[in-house]
Amino acid sequence: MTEYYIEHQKILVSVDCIIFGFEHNKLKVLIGHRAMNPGKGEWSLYGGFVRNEESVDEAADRTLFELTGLRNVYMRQVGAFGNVDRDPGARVVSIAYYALINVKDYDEKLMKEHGVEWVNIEELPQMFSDHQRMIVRARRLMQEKIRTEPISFQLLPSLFTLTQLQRLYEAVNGEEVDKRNFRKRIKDMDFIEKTDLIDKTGSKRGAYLYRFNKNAYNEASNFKL
Amino acid sequence: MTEYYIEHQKILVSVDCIIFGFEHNKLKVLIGHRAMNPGKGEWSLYGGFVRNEESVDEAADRTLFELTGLRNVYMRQVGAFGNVDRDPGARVVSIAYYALINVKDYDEKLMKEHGVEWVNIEELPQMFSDHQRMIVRARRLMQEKIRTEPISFQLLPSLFTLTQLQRLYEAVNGEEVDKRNFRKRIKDMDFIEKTDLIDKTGSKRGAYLYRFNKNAYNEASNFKL
DNA sequence: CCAAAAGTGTTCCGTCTACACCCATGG
DNA sequence: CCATGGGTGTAGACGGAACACTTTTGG
Repeated sequence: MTEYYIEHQKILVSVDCIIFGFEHNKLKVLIGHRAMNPGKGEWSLYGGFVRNEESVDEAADRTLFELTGLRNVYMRQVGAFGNVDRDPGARVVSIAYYALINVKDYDEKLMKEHGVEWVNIEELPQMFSDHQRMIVRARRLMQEKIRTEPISFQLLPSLFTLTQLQRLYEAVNGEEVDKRNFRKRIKDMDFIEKTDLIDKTGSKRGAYLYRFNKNAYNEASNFKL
Repeated sequence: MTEYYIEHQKILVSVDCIIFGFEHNKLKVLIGHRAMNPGKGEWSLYGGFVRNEESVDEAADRTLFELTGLRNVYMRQVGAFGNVDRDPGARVVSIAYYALINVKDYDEKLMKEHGVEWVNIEELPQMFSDHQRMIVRARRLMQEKIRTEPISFQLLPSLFTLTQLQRLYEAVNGEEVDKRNFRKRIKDMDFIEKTDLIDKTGSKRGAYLYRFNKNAYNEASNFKL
């Protein structure tokens, strides 16, 4: 009884990855130049086509892995982009995903091989097709998420200072926050643990390093920043 | 240079509609029985395939129109569902959308022709494939949206009582709210206008009818419920 | 010794929550 | 006349926002 399906039109389905990173107190996106026509050379997200034997989520994981060599990355779907002429070369429906990585997990060699760069999210260039819209929507979703779920730690090294964490929130939300209020909120969350290690790279005095304890978080879940 | 695309696999892309309605103080979803194998007879969302000459959003509009005869309905994308075996008959990636309609805009005749029914969202039956997950996610998104945007009015007649509006919020969020606090918040929103009409169907005393003034809302946008 | 980042509490104000009684009317 | 839903205000609790000074140390 699969005849029913036969008459319908099949369409190319792709995934596009909005890869967020945090560096020099700025939120960044990893973008490159489109390798193929149409639109060759234009700024573009990294993407790939969905294959028959993989789910869409798996295609996104695979695509991210191709680019970065990283697995088990935090990824969430942004949504489907399906305008008829969004890709001038063919009818392509694309499912966008955003990913959060620690920039230091991604080595520069791979970056250069693929010709991608970290670009400040406040200074996005013109981009191919609807890729800029994808980024804007991804950022909005990420902003909402980061207030109520501990995803910020995906963008930081496993040990981080409170100032780093604060700068990250400021970069994501685009506005400064009060240091004392911020740290007060941190204190209420037992799963953000102070270590006795000290980071001296950011200041002369040095700052305590903290770590996110995932196990302690599970079912403590009183996250709010 | 379209050769690049040729080697990739095309996939059936469908849309599925989660149609919300509000009736007898309950939030409902419009679902029917699947017409085709595999899964014939199972409870199912109403859906359709995306055609080459239409965008995915347009396919959703068209599908909703086929079922209800309604145009310009409030619809938002839920997301793409893309597991390999989500449809046993063929590889199908489906984009889910939720829609909000006033149940009275949908006449029973059409409903019976298509064999669909309003089902209480708290009492969903087992459903075909991942349709239940789609509904759960749609509801969650709708709950978030209804707190900060005036979409509730899409589910009500253009004239409504404050009790109706309150019951709607209670049904959507699954918890009761305080009448006086609720009405206080309404008073702060000038774009919810009291008329001098009275509805006597819900009580002996009668209740004032209100209306949402869309023009007054634009850029007043202090919505919070 | 000084520039630069780290670290630390309190007060105020606005918002949210809890709560109970009278009104109007149809049957 | 009474059962049913409609309509109204206040006080106390809570959470968020504003705000300034001391500490440490590398250069």
